[in-house]
Amino acid sequence: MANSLSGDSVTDRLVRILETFTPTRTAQTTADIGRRAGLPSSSAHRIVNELVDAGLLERDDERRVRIGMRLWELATRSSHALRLRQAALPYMERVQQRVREHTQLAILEQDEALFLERLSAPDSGANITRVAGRLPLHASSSGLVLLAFAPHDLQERVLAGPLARVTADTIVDPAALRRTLAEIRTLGRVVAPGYVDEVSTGVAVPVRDETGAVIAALSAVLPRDAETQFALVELHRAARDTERALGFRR
Amino acid sequence: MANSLSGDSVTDRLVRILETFTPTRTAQTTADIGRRAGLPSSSAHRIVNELVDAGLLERDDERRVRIGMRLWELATRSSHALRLRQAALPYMERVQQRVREHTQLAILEQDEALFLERLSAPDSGANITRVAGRLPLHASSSGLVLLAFAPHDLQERVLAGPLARVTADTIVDPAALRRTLAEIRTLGRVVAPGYVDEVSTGVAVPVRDETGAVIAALSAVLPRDAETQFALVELHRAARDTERALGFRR
DNA sequence: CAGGCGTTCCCGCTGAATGGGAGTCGTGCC
DNA sequence: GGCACGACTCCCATTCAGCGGGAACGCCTG
Repeated sequence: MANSLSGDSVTDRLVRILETFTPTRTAQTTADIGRRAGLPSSSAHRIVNELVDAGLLERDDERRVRIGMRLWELATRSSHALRLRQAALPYMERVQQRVREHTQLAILEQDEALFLERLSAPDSGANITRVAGRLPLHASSSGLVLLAFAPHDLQERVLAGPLARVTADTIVDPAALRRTLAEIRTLGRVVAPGYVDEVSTGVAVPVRDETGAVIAALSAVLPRDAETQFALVELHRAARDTERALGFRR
Repeated sequence: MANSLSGDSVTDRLVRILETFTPTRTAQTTADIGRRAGLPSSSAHRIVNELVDAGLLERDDERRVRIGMRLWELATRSSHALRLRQAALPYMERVQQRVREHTQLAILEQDEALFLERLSAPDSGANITRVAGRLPLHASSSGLVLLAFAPHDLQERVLAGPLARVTADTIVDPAALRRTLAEIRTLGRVVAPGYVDEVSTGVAVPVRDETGAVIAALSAVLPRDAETQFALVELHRAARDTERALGFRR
């Protein structure tokens, strides 16, 4: 930028500003945004005002800034993930109806499991995932499925890197993780008791495209001691129906 | 911009680029984007590459450009609409389960009804709405509810402006529309047979905040000749439960 | 093999973006 | 009441990042 001390492009700045918003910090003052994005106050105000004019950001009653509906609309409309989500949603609903526990859809995104959708009955149990939230690949049932069928270099990178311990039951031993991944490839499903949350068991199955590549994971979060077979059967059926709805025939 | 012939700001350009993506055009070449956004080829390529680097856009296998997951994630995470959507989703699922037809959630956005969510059973009938899609206020059941409780100036603007005829049954007479809106305010619901689509009847109810202001509409799309009472009862119940889930007590 | 198209690279020009600073408004504390 | 602080707006001289025309490359297709 002309005169920019930070040496970043306009795009970088916009992204930095957008990234000051997090799932728990959805409204902030312009000055806050500037501080968090590392921008001088006057620059922050100028850019935020531009973004508000463009509709990407919005001001609420107290003049605090939020992400604008326009941005949500643009993103949701056109995202390639939307097609997957819309294809899967009816079948996720069926799973949700029968299993009556949290039902979720995740994809692989930058070495983490990104949750595209979550359905919950009013009376479902605890669940820390949220839509557009992320969980580590090795510490969630969805993540394990995605990892098991991911490219080799990614698998090795995760196996080599530090494996964060989320609960006492999270797999943190690379050898054990390697065995688990092999088992997932063989059985086509995973049961993950207490990996994310002590009181829950995650179960997940892969969704594949026509070449057999895994493009997503469908999962359910059951009470820790629940029977898993029924949920797995329903998830498998939903995965197959989703694949068919996407036009994949194998 | 330095040297810009079009006299627009960087932000404007970014928005123009993002807006070249539509629900039906989700992947395009960079040159296409440039043409549609009215940018010189070299500028378009430069900016698109920046956006790709920043993760707001993505390239697919054929080097075509798509909206990036990063953008979806940022938008979904932080949108104020997310709270409403997540609060309503469990109750929408219940409606969907019992009524077994399309169930949708819409808000008022720039003089149109913007659909935040749609649930459909695998066997539901036709429905032209889509998530993040829009419909005119006067020509959809959700829109009519939103319009009936909207600020007066908006109502008058819509009543004054041209009322597009979507089907033969769409209300295009201002006086008739005024009567319909009054009836919606009295009854707290609307039945819209064939306004959007000849073969369907939309039914919708308002969702209110604690001040009584209408913040959204819950609706269902039934076959044209279906009985509407049951769906309306379920929608009303879902609306009340959503309000309670949002912490509104009235 | 020529022509069209998407894309990348190059480069001199220049005016838009930059950010420091001063000023305004509102709020909360002493 | 007065003082301090923070959010925000306005102003303006400086300057370099963005700009876009054009050339060149590679890949189709007819």
